[in-house]
Amino acid sequence: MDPDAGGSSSSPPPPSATSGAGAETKEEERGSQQVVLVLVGPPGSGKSTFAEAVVGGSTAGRPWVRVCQDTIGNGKAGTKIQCLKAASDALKEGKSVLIDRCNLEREQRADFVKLGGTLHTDVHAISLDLPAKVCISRAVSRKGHEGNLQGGKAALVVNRMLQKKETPLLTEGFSRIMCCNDDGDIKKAVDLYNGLGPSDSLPSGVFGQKSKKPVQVGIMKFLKKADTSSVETSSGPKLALTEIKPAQQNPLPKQENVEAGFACPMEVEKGLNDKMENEEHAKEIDYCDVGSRTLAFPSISTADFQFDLDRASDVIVDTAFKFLQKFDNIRLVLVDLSEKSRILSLVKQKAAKKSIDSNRFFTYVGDITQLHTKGGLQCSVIANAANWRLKPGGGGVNAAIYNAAGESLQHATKKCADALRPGTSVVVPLPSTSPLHQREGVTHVIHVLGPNMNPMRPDYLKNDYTRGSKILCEAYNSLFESFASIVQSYMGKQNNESGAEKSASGGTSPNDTKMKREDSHGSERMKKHKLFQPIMTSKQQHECTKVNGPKCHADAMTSSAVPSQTRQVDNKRNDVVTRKTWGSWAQSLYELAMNPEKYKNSDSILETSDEYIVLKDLYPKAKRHILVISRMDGLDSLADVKKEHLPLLRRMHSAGVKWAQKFLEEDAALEFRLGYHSVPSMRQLHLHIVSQDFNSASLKNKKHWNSFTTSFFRDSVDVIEEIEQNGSTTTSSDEKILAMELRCHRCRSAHPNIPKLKSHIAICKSSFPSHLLQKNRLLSSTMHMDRK
DNA sequence: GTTCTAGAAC
DNA sequence: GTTCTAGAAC
Repeated sequence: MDPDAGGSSSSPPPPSATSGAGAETKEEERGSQQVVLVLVGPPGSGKSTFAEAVVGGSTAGRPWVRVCQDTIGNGKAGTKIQCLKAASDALKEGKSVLIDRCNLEREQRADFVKLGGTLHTDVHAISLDLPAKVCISRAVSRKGHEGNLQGGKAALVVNRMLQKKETPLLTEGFSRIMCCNDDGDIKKAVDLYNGLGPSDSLPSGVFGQKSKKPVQVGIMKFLKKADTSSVETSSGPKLALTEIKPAQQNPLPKQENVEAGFACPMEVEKGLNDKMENEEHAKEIDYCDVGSRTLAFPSISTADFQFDLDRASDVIVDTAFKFLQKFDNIRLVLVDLSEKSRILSLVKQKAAKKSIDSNRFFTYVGDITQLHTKGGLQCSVIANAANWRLKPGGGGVNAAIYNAAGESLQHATKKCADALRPGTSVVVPLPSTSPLHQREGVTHVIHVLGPNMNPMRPDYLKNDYTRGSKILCEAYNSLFESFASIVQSYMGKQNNESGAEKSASGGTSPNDTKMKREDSHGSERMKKHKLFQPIMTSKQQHECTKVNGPKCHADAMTSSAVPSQTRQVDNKRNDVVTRKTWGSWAQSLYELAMNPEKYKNSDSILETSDEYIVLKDLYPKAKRHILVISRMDGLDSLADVKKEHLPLLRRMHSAGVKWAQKFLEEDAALEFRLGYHSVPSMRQLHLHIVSQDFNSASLKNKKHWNSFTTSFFRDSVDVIEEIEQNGSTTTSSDEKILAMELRCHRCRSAHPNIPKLKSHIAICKSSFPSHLLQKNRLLSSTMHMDRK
């Protein structure tokens, strides 16, 4: 990606620069070589002169039709409807159309952009940004103007119109915007369009814009469903995924009051009444919220890594579809710089087939580093198609993002990770000092590394698309999961704040997040596991025989041990038999629970009762890590727990809380979680009480980490609630959870290995994901103090 | 659960 | 050469 092409060029390249590509795509994108050219300018800005020069001076054979509202009614002023019809007719005849009317406000030009979109035609804007005094001077002094706007009246009209001018944006649906600031610019633009042959196309982007000051734009368009009621000319399947088109947008609330009685001579304006303003204002409250729930991402691996576009689009649509099903209130925007982007068109088609909600997933043509200032899109989180070293450079999106974000992104990235493996991502909170943060409102950059099909780049997959697609799928899943974590964290804060307010006013407790997600792996995964129980492999059978044989460990000393090792657990759903075997090494907790008196002198035992034993974990995975071990024989793990065990579980939980509080008194900086391993390694039901620093030499591998930070770890409060409701718990035995990538339990950033992860968690100060902040899943000193 | 260690990754 | 992971043994 050339970041410059998205916006700052002052002199556009000649049409020949892309004419070859235009011809190449002609057949597959029928009609795309046609153009709807919308002029934007007040009276006196030179629209008519421009239009006549283009329509009458075409040297390259492109057929043009000028649609001029001032003359469309048999030489007299007509209506917008007439203009739309004339434009539509001309486009259907294969001609390009030049819309010669003021079009200063978005609403005025929206239908023309929509028309172009409906007929799959590029829509360009020429913004005639000449100084107001020049326009006024010309308008006042001209004679015989087609719209009969001249003299003193013209000065008044031009002045008022300019006050309400809204600069055209790419998000309105324009693929290309040229701003002409003087007659020289106008001449260049005329020459450009005169030289445009029938099959030529022009590069997308904004050209010649002088003002760097962002135009006030609204996000309301983003919240409102597409208006499909007008221009019903589309045939074929309903387009479910669309680029943002102005037809989807609403007029922006004006900063200045609109004079309701004012009417432009060329077009009757619609004033905004109070009701509309209030509605828009109410939606504006959601403005920040929408931005913080929107992820803008480039296509991964399809540029420099040369991944097949068709396969990539399948992966994008599939992963996005599944992700959006899992989460409410999240939006994904696939961004590409080029209007001719094949990946965008493929994704659009495929998403349409899947009927993905276009308000929640759409494509956008523009520069991912200028979404707000150039496109009016607020996206707090953007993804970067990173390289494995997480370093700047290399061109494309990576270079553009590092350039736009400044050095602070490098520093922030280095704090999070040193490298990425294909198929993973890492979340980097963007410092508020970064220009990208300040200018565009980007708070996080998620670096993603996809599979590589380029022999000149690392980790070349040699066209192995089975592996490549899998890795690309992992990459997008990782990206989306990372994004969800950020949103969760954000929404958790929101909920907590609103909850705190409610509590203060004696109201109800904080609401749960709107998100469907239960934890970092999602509810869907858990549901699947409800229906799947492992059946013993021959190897396990062998192990079982070994354990049960005469030479088995002395731990299996009680007769009850034997049936428990091959216990058959009824599964109410499908009657699949579940068996769990315990190796000799896994029996130590069981032995302790059955014979605590043998260990009464051990320093590790903190407390003993008839029901449970509190033990310091022999290999603590954090500063504080203890176990509350049930003493009930036959209760090996969560899979054995039934309703009748609820009192025991509640007392074990209370014991755990009591000890956590004791530790919090000693060290207020700690936080604790209480929970069970979904499928424990050690026999005998035991509750972990583990501080969330995870600062321990005994935490050595991925399995250790994931067993405490993924859905493998079942919070005690959830276990109790589930048993209260269902009479049993759902336990997952999916080893894939334990083999998943390493993610920070706070900010959910991914890390390549345990040492890097440990370095990160030692400094990560992010708040915990919101679900942990609910239902007392996380015990902290502040809660502890509250309870006193 | 840990320890050991081959070999992959760096 | 060193670091790190993952599988086997216990």
